[in-house]
Order: sequence, then C-alpha cells, then structure tokens
Amino acid sequence: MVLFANERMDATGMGYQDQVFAQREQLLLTTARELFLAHGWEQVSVARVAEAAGIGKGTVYRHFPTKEAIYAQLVLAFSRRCLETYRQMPAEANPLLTMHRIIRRAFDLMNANRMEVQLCLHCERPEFQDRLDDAYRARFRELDQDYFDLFNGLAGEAVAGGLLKLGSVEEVHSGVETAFHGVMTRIAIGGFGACYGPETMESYFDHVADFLMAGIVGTSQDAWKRGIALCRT
Amino acid sequence: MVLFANERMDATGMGYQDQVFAQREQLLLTTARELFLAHGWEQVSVARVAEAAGIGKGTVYRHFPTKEAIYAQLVLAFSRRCLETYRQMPAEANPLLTMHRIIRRAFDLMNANRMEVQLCLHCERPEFQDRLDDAYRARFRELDQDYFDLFNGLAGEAVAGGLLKLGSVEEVHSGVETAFHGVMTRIAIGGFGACYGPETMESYFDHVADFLMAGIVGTSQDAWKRGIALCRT
DNA sequence: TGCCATCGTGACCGCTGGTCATGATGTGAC
DNA sequence: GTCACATCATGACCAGCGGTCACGATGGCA
Repeated sequence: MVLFANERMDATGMGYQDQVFAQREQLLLTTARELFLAHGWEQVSVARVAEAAGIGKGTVYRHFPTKEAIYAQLVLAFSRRCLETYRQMPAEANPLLTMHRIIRRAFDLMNANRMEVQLCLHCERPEFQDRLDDAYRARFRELDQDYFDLFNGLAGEAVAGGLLKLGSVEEVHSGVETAFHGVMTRIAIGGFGACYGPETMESYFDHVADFLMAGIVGTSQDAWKRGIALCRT
Repeated sequence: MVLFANERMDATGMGYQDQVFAQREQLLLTTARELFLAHGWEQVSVARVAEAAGIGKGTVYRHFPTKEAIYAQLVLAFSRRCLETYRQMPAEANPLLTMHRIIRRAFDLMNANRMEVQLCLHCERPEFQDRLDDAYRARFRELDQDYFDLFNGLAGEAVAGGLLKLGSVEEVHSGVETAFHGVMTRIAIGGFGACYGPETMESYFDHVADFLMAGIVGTSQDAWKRGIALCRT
C-alpha cells in the first residue's frame, strides 16, 4: 500500500513498513525544504534531495509522482499551518479589527517563509495545477474554500454589525485577495527595487494593512466618489 | 560589433550587416513570443525557437547571452509599451481620477498580455536579476524609476490640490504598488478558483480599481481608525 | 529454512540550456 | 576579377535535468 503525502500519519492501523515509509516521506520533505531554502528550489535537483536524505533517487518517485508534487506538498503543509494559526487567533473588539490582525499576522508569517510563498505562487498557476494529480488538486481546492470561509465568516459578522454593506462584500473580497497576492509577490520578489520602497518590510506591511482597512471602510461608504467629485484640481 | 537587444534600431550609422542582424533579432523575438504564447514559455526550448525562426541554435546565442535574456527583452519591450500608453493618456478633471483611469487601463493591458505579465513576475525575482547581465539589470532599474516618477507626478499633483496628505503618499504608494502586483499575479494565475470570484475579469478589475481609490482617499482621512472605533461589534 | 511478494535502487532515456571548433560568407585591397 | 582575411552562422557536442524500470535485496510467512 502506497501512502502518498503524509495523509493518515497516525500510527494506528499502520504496519511497521508503512510507518517506516511515512517517516521517510517526512524526512524527504524536510530535506527538500532545507535544500530549497539554501539553494533555491529551481536549482535543487531530485537526485540531490535524494542524496542528502540518504535515499536512492528512484525511491523519491515512490513517494511523489513528480518533483512538482513535492512543491505541492510543501505548499499545502505551509498553507494549512497558516490557516490553523489564523483560526486560533482570538477575536478582537470587532470583526474588522480581527481581520486587520489576521492580515497583519499573515504578512509576517509569509515574510518569514519566503520560499514557501514563492512555491505558493508557482503552484497556483493553472499550468501547474493541470499537470498535478487529481488528489493534490482537490486538496488545493479544499484549502481555497477554507480560506474563503474564513473571510466570509468575518465579513458576515461585519455586515451583521453594520460595519460593512452586504453589497460591498464582493468588492472587499477582491481588494483583500488582491492585496494578499500583492504582498506575496513582493515577498517572493524579495524586497524593493533600488529607487523606492519603505524603510523596512514591517513598515511596508503596516502600510498595506492600514491601506486595506481604509479601502474596506471606504468602499462601504462610497466616500471616495463623493469626496473626489467635490474637490477641484 | 554586436548589438544586443534592439538598442539603436534606427538605420542611421548602421552597416548592412548590422541591419540584417537587428532584423533577425526582431524576428527572433516575435517568433519566441508566438511560441511562448502558444505553448507556454517554460515548455519552449531555444532550439525550437531557432528552428521556427529558420535560424541555427547557436545563432540565437549571438543575440542573447541566455534564454532568460530573451525573457527580459520581451518584458522590457512590453513594460515600455505600457508606460508609453500611460504617459500619453489625457489628464482627467483631477489627478486621482487620472490615476484611477491609468490603473484601470493598466489592468486591461495586462489582462490582454498574460504571458508578458507572467514573465514580468518571473523577471523581477532577485534570483533572476542576479543571473542577468548588468546592461539588462540597468534597464529594469531605469523602467522602475520611470514608473515611480509617473506615480510621484500624479501623487504630487494630488497633494498640491489637497486631495492627498503628503504624509500619506508613501502608504498610498505601497497600496497601489501592492494592488498592481496582486492583479498581475491574478492575471498570471489565469483567473479564479472554483469556489469564488467575480463574474468576469472586467468586474474584478473594476472592484479592485474602486477599492484602491477608496483606500487612497480613506488613507488620507484616517477615517477607518476613527470609524471602526465608534462602531460596536 | 525456503519461498515469494514487496520495495529500494541506480543505470538508463530523452531532452534541456549552453559552448565552440569549423566552414561558409561578405569585404576591401589591388 | 580575385585573392586573403576577418567575421559570423552553425550544429555536433557537453553536463545536467526530470523521470522510468528491470533487477536484486529484503523481510515476512508457512
């Protein structure tokens, strides 16, 4: 029986060989992660990962159908870890503040895991997803849905509390989602160009998080359209 | 004399051979672009580009030091074309509306050139830039500066017109820049997941552009911090 | 102990980006 | 016209990649 990708890592109902297999898969993933971190995931060959893990190259392919599946597994693990973190964060005084806190925390989490963020963006591309096994693809979709639910939960509370207009939720989601991807890309790029940019990544994150909240609140108030119309050039 | 990358394409001061060389370079770029569009830039080999252009593989490397330099050249050309479009757009009634128009136009331009957007993101990564020749790197920096200047021009006008607080310019820049990258990433990804997303890309762009303006105006007013504080959960 | 199923393995494959010795070609002097 | 030279296009060639698979080691069961 082949167990791809640490599903059912609990030892119950597993034969000894299965446990050895699962352990080796974990070793493989951590080894790959270390090498990817040290040398960049595109520069690290499967053979090198195998060697570093003290395992034959062919064995790697008993665990993962392709090198890209290793990427996918690392991304899924990271993404799940993040989601769990967000879920366990305490609610603030109101849902928009909670959202602000989660967003700000997400930026820090992603910034501390640049390689995973790069892989995330890489794995989201349809060219990548199309090449992927159905099983992996399903897990990505599931996570997408979980994140969407998390957002909708908070947005729903905000609507219920009169902080957000129901009609603005979709626009706000677009904005938040876009800012997320923007920050991910900034992190993946690895900082700012020579000619501009804030002092530190932290202040950049603060700016974007605040900007986002301004957008969320402003969107529901339609303030900018009225505001701008009143001003002269 | 070797002329990399269509600098000085004007025929003056060029020998016949130089013109042939420059023409072939252009042919090479358009051929590469077509193949990249049709099959994805990662799946197209240099040999295939050469064959499609009716040129020996070795000759490709007389024009571009690496395959990545072809990417860079396509990106630079696209990015310059976009910048020129933005610069030639007429000023609206006030600078923030002009900015809105430019942003919205940029989204459409990028959406119509997905492959170039993907390459843009690929080329911005430091791993890529580090491998690149100094000459190419310098051109990227120059373009970055030009885009920054474009933003600063409009932001400066907005500040002068009282539409924006001087102290908010950096935060607004962070927000706009982040949204740009977010939209680029969304385009590069190629749409939305199964479980959410607006009806069309156009309405998504509208949402993000409007959300951005709300953020720009809201940031200068510090409205959200006061607004949220007043609301109960 | 001996048999058999299972699984780890590295030689092997097709292909990639990149190099370079070689031969073709255009050019200027006479 | 022609010859000698410099220049440049070329594809055979290379190391390395992701991925495969026949085979031999291994471990469990009768």
